[in-house]
Amino acid sequence: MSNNQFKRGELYSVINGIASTAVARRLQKNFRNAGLEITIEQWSILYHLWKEDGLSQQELCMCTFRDKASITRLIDNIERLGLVERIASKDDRRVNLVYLTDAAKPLQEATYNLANQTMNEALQGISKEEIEIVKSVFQRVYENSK
Amino acid sequence: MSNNQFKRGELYSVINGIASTAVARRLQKNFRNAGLEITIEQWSILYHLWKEDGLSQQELCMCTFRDKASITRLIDNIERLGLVERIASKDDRRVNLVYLTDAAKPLQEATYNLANQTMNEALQGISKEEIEIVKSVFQRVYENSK
DNA sequence: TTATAATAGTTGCATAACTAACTATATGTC
DNA sequence: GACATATAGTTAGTTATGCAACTATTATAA
Repeated sequence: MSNNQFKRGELYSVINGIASTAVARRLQKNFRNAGLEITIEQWSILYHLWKEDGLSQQELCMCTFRDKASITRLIDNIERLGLVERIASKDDRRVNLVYLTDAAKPLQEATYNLANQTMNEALQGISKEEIEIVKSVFQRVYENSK
Repeated sequence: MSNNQFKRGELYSVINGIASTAVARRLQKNFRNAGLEITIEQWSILYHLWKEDGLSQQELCMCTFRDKASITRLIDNIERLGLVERIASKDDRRVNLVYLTDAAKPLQEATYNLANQTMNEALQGISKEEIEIVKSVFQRVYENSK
């Protein structure tokens, strides 16, 4: 990245996710500075498991908008860190359910706080109405493009 | 990716670039379907060279929001495709200037058309006022986070 | 019930991203 | 002019992404 200007005139930059990438990188940096040795992609998995533990890989595909190969390897890495484990479903032997381990617990509060703080910084000076419009526009852009 | 729902309530999804990613993937698919064998990342380099040929790698870093290692390898790949060439600057021997080759010319119109079409589809049903708000918000998010 | 299709997950291959360490050239200061 | 510093670009190592081909299991339909 670096010393750059976000060109106001260019919708290209917006759609291309320049701002999103900047926020993501900032969050990653904040994790690192706090001594949290996980990537934001790994965190996005943990985030959903903290909301509901024991999701299948397929369900994680859907709630993180990734394909199944990406989830396979993300889970591989998070499992290697000892933060989750795969447990085969009894109902359907094709399915792996992904469960948090005790080692993941201490991460929850710290990462939530950093994520909230990062988001608040990112949204400084932006009104609730503007945020609602952005959400609504991106909802439609997503529906138009998926 | 796949069969998913963009959750209206989650700013997380917006900031995380879910919609941007969907648009990017759609554009990549449209390139592929048209028989254009370049990635959208490679295209983002060509896009800036078509606007101004002979940019340095450093300048390409800035206008595509990537770091220099990423640019080195993107140019490696585009050069391997025969679409650009590096020419050492006479003024500063540290600098490589990147020039389009004749082989890149036929791609310009086709990719512009596909990009415009993809963008128009993505923005269907979204007003100019909304687009302006989104641009303005993302400008501020970027400034807050870079 | 048996053949076919669909689904969950894994693996191989290619591209791309970031960080950090490195080389080579320019600049700036004493 | 000499030494320290900054800049442009490359390379190595790790993570992540997408697509396509594959295995194993389950569901459907003849």
